[in-house]
Amino acid sequence: MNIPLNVREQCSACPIRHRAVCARCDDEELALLEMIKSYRTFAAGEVISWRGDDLSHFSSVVSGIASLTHTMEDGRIQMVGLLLPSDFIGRPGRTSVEFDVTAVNDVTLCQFERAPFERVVEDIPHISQRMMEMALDELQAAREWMVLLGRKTALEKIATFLEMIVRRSSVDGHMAQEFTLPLTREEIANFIGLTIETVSRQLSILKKRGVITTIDRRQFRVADLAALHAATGDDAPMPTNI
Amino acid sequence: MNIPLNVREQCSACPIRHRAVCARCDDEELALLEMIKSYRTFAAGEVISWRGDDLSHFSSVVSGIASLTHTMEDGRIQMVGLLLPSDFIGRPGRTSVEFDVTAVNDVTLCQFERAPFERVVEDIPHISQRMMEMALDELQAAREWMVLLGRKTALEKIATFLEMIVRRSSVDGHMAQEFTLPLTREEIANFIGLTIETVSRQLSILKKRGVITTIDRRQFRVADLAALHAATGDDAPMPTNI
DNA sequence: CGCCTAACTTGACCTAGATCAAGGTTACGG
DNA sequence: CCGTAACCTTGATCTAGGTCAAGTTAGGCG
Repeated sequence: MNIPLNVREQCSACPIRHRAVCARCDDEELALLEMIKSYRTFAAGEVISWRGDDLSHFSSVVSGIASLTHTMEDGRIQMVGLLLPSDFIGRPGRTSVEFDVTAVNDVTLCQFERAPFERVVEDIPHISQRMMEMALDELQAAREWMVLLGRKTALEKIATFLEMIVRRSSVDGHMAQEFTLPLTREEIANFIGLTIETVSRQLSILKKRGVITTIDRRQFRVADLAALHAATGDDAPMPTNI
Repeated sequence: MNIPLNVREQCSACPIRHRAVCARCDDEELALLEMIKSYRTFAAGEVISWRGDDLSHFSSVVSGIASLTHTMEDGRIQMVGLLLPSDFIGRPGRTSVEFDVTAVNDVTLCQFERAPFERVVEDIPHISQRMMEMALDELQAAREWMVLLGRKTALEKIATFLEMIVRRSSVDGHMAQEFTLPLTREEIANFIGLTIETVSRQLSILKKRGVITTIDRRQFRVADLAALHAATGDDAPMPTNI
């Protein structure tokens, strides 16, 4: 997705205006942010920053999807976050990055240099209030993923993942009938703590059972939403977020 | 641990004064908090709140340890957080609790009623700034646990868990030689996504290899810190926190 | 002081998911 | 339009960790 040029200057026209760190800011506060922001794009697959890198900028994802991953010495990879538009990268007060950040598809970031942004966090309470909310939402999501990683079966993991994608593709509460996976099988495997082969097999099982049908490799149709939910192992529809 | 009576009135003498949500507050702000706070204690094993309960209070752990867990319909349990003194319970803006909170040992909480505390979050930027920091620290810790749950072997899980306990029992950077497990084998199993039998077996392996030696069931001595670290599967000493 | 129960350990066996291996499919550059 | 590489699927086999079962240990209390 290309961001029209005017957005590069005007926060008021920004697509993430009402969900990002600036959500609670008034026009005056927005003007301050506008002075210290800049845009940067990354192509699909490009690494945005490596674990241990100096944290020179904080950023908000404006468009595209980025992943947060940890790679172990022997190559095992675990994804620990999926950053969607409005999500924030960086931790005020820290000087280095804790995980590898990679562009899953083409990504546009709205960046702030570290020192000026840390001053803004001190000066504009609306920023830290919003960042607190966002961090607590992500924490909630991370904890739900801990349940998935620690205790769910392979089938439950895939079903939970699919249900999350379906919920996210839904508009105003109406569950989407079709959805597109934003990740490759390998990325899905790294997200839910499985191998690529197991991901593939469990998807086949859901197809065979008539829970989902295939449109193409990345696109599916939900044939039986109740069965999908039943397969997640969750007792009630999951709350929002990742 | 009993809290001396004077602490119940005076924040300035509180043991978590400089790490809790109030850490950045000045005397004046502290006075505001003092007006709306109250203390409550829970005995070991007591449930502090159930998932889905109305969130009537926010609280800080003053002493003791509480656990955050999720129980699936069929009884599988995953621990998703361990709350130590200064840790915060609750999410401003939400009206219900997301996980079961249980006292692991005797716990004292410093509680704030919901509405007054939410007003304080709006009025005192130092609170939201500190809560943002704390939430981001916990998020970091949760993501490291996601790596453990998704990709580590049973032995790596135990070693990582023990190293975390050792690091926490350490004073001013000097690694402790002895440590006490704050959790039962079952609680450890629920924390790291294993069964109680596997936890027991892996501990025995570490003993057999001479990495740790037994004092009693809950107390151990680290015989070979380097070997313990090598067994974690981590390449560099983990950062702080959980 | 001995019984009881909760907490833990150890062994034997089993299975979900990993690993190894062999294709099949699709997209893209030339 | 073809060749190549990335991506995905499916099958055969293996194994880490789960499950089932039988003790052992150590407080707590009548």
